Parts: sequence; structure tokens; C-alpha cells
Amino acid sequence: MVTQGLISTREDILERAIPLFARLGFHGVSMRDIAAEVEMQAAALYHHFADKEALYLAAMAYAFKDKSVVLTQAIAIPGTPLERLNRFVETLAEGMGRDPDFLALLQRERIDGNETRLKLLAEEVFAEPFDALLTLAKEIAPAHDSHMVAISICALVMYHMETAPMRRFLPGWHTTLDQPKFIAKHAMALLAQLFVDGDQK
Amino acid sequence: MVTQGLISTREDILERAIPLFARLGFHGVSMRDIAAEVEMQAAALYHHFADKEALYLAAMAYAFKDKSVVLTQAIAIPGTPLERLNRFVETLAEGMGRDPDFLALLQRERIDGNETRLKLLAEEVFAEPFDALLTLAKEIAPAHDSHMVAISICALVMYHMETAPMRRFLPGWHTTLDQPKFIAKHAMALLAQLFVDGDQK
DNA sequence: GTCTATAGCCTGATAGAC
DNA sequence: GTCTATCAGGCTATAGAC
Repeated sequence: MVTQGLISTREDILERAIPLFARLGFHGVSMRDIAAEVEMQAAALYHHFADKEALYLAAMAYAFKDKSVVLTQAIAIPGTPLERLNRFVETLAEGMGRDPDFLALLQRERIDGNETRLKLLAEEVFAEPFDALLTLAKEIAPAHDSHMVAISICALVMYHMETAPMRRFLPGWHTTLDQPKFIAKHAMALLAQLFVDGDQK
Repeated sequence: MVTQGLISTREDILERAIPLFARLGFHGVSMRDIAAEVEMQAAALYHHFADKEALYLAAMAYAFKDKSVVLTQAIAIPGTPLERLNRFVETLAEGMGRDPDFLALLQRERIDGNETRLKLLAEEVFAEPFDALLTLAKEIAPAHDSHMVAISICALVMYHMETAPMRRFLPGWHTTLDQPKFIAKHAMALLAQLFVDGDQK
């Protein structure tokens, strides 16, 4: 952020509401909770947002805004397909590791979001980097369905991040395995073997 | 189920509460909602459960009970490592496709569950099949960290299932790509290439 | 633009009849 | 074991003063 701390009350509310919604979900957070976090009365929130749902939707839009740009950029930098894939995977892992709220909200929206919200999220946030990933998947693994390959690439990073709180208690776990850098490295080890040894032989 | 419909009121409550909690989450479901579903008064629920949390925890235990047995069995049937992996992947995909409530609850618990609940889920439900998968991972891909490989195997099935509601709106999607059989086939295509071509060369 | 006060409803939970 | 009745408190949202 380069706004130098000069943010509007509206943005202040959204920024403080996001961690609450991420941790506790829509029904787990009250307007009073949000107001307390912003240090104002709940009634004042209604000057900025029509109702709780409008505040929540605005918070989602704010949380997801510009999140995909770095991913699209990472994949756009020239290089061999595997170099570009590597940059995508590293950027995805690092980004998610740096922003646990985003990771949580994404999972919540996947379960709770209605069709309209999911469509918006897919088209406004993920369509652009996913399109680039799709093209890369075609180059790298032409024998497989590109949509499936693209999702599988994301899966090899995201599923490790998303299951981290529970994997802790599964056999073979140790702290290293939760580090974004290590997850990216592991994903690339599998993917590199997969495509170089598989499709180019 | 072979209980021939002779289930207790307690079990009836749990079975009807599970879809509600799966769809709407703990805070999204009221005791009155559950009571309406079972066609009794909310007060009667307190004869069977101390409070809402106890009902919820009992519902989770009920929903997750014996869920892992088929997975452990699938992997235990003799065969080549790849045959055993294939049976695990197919069983996982089919099982999740058949039980969307389980899939939803699993994701909810991952986000909302506290340390105690996650530990219980990991140790009581997943430890056994995961242990078997871990051993299989060691046989199949000795060069990689087994915990990571085991999670990656699950990821290649689970992430497709979990993101299905949103993938619908991403480029390259079509109805076929949501079928458990197809997801399992795709996962195995990647995994087979990976390990046969990768580690055995 | 934020406050206090409050309406109106829903919530989890209990008491006690049957 | 289920009912009716009810309590105490939390919730979203509004009204109106400043």
C-alpha cells in the first residue's frame, strides 16, 4: 500500500472487518464486533454500508482486489515453460503464506458463496491468471485436459496450505513442511518430473 | 446402513442436523432449525444433548465415524503399488462424490475447528488410512518426502472436488470434469507418469 | 459523521406440566 | 421424552440529537 495511511473511514472499516470475517465467518461476526474493532458505535457503520451483507460483500471485494495481478505477472515474465511455471508456483505459495486471511476467506467463499458470488470471484479475480496458466498447461502437458492440469498445479500448492492446521497432527509432519518455499519446491519437483519426463519423451 | 430404520431419536437428530451444519455451518443453524427438521420442539433437543455445542460435536463424530475404513481397505488389497494407489484414489473420489455433506463438513472443520478438534479428526479419522498411504508413498516415490507426497496424492483428488462450485466459472471447464471417475482418472494419469517415469528410470 | 436510545426479532437455554 | 411457556440476552437495523 502506498496510500501513506490516508485511508477513508470506509476503508478502515473494511480492513478491520476482513480479519474478523476470515477467522469467524459471516455469521460468527456481529456488527458490534466490527464496530468495536474500528472503535465506533455499531450504528455508525450503517452510515457507510446499507446493511451487514453489503459490508461483507464490500469487504470481500476489498480483500480480493488486485490479488491476481502478481500471479498474472509471474507467469507472463519470459522464460522456458518450466521457469514460468516455477515463478507461478512460488508466487502462489509465497502470496498465500503471507496472507492467511485471504486463504481463509477464499475457502469460506467456496463453501458459503452463492452462484452469483462464486461467478464474480472466478471471473473478476481468477480468470486472468487462470487463463495464462491454461495456456502454459497446454504447452507443458498437451496430452492432458488443460483445465484439469491447471487446477492440479494449484492443488499441489493450495491443498498443502489449506490443510496445514490439520496436517500438523498427521504422521510424518514436521515444521519445515509448512513453509511456502518448501511447498513450492515440492510442487515443482513433482511437476517438473511429470512434464519433462512424461510428455517430452 | 443396515440398521433397518430402527434408529434412536438421538441418531435421528444427528442425521438430520448434519446436512444443516454442512450447508450453513455452526452459527448458521439454530436449535429451532434442527428441531423443525426432526419435527419436534427445540426444548426436547436438550433432553438428548447438553447444549448446542455438544449436539454439534456429536454430529461431527457421527458424520466422520467409520469414514476412513473404506480408504484403509482400498489401499490394503494386495497388488502392485500403482494398483493400490489407483484403488485409493478411486475410492477417495467416489466417496467424496457420494457424500457432499462430508466434503463440506471437512472443509468447515479445517477452518473453524480448534486445535483439540483438529487433532481428534486427524488422529481418529485420518491417521489410519494416511499411515497406509505414507507407506505406499515411500515405496512409490522414495526420493521425495513421504508426508508431502501423501498429501499431494490427496490434493490431486480433493482440490478438484472442493473447488468444483467455483471451477464451473473458470475457462476450459465442462461437466465431465466434475465426475469423480474422471477426477480419479486424471489424478492417476499424472501420478502414474510421475512415479513410473520419474523414480524408476 | 458519530452518538445514544431503542424497536423488534431471534437466539440458547430452563422450568415445569403431562 | 416431549410439550408449552418463558427468560435473559444478543442480534440487525432505525430514529433522532448533536
